[in-house]
Amino acid sequence: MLTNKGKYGIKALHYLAKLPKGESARITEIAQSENIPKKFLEVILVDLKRQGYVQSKSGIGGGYWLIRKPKEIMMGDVVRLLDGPLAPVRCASYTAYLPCPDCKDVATCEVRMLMKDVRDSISGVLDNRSLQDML
Amino acid sequence: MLTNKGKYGIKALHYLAKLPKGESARITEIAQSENIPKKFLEVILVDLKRQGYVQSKSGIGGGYWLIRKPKEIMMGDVVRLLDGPLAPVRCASYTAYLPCPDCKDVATCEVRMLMKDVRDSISGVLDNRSLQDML
DNA sequence: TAAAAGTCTACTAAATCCATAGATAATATA
DNA sequence: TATATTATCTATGGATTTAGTAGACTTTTA
Repeated sequence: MLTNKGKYGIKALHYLAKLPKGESARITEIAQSENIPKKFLEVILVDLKRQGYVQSKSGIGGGYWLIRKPKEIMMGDVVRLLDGPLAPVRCASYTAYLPCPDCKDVATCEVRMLMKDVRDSISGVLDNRSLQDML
Repeated sequence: MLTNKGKYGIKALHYLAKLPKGESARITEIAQSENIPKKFLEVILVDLKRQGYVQSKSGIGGGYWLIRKPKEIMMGDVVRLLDGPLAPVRCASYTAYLPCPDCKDVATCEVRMLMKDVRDSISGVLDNRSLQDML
């Protein structure tokens, strides 16, 4: 599932990517334009800042802007950051592996094999799609 | 996400598919073998019965058995049945389309386009994998 | 008729999601 | 330096979904 957090985050990055070079956007501006609850967007932007996707400045003329090239911002990483692992189950995740409590044998679990294929297919899309590709 | 419900359901179907032809399995037997809470499994099997995947009989010698050929039971349908739409967001679902309240234009939404591709890739795996394929 | 098995109704605990309120800090400009 | 503007931090709460459980009831067979 893509949560609202993930969706709003992608929309915000997309908004920032469209700005003329050198410009920044206020939270309020992004929130209004994209129909995102302002306070919720705050939280999301702080996450994106912590992970080095955006930078910000307070005061008049302040706001947020991208500090990575859109070409280098991959959707897979953004979704992982905001929504967690791509895999439908943790036992099928590379970045956040965790076996199921009910599992008899991780190596032969058919559900896990299936979900690993699903994970790979999701990754095939998201880890190969950059913010640039979405403009 | 694959919920426990979905996971348990797949495991139960897999268990039934492995039975010798003509045999049935009791809930308790499946639950113990697969480490599934018995009462939870009850609910799941009733769902699977309602949708025509399994049949059951009470009393001694009773239990559950498959009433479709494993080759004709597709994982995509099982997951949809137990966990809902495959698409990460409803606006990207074919079977359960619903636009986001915050959406300005469904036709041009970049998040939706991305998630449609994700949905298609998930479907590419799950709608082409049968229970037979998992044996 | 009794034991064995599935079925139905109703409920709850826990986790996750989706925010919001309100105080605080940083910055630019007058 | 004062003020307006903007981001940041702490804390909290409601709604929804997930994951189960309890217990009475029904069906079936021996």
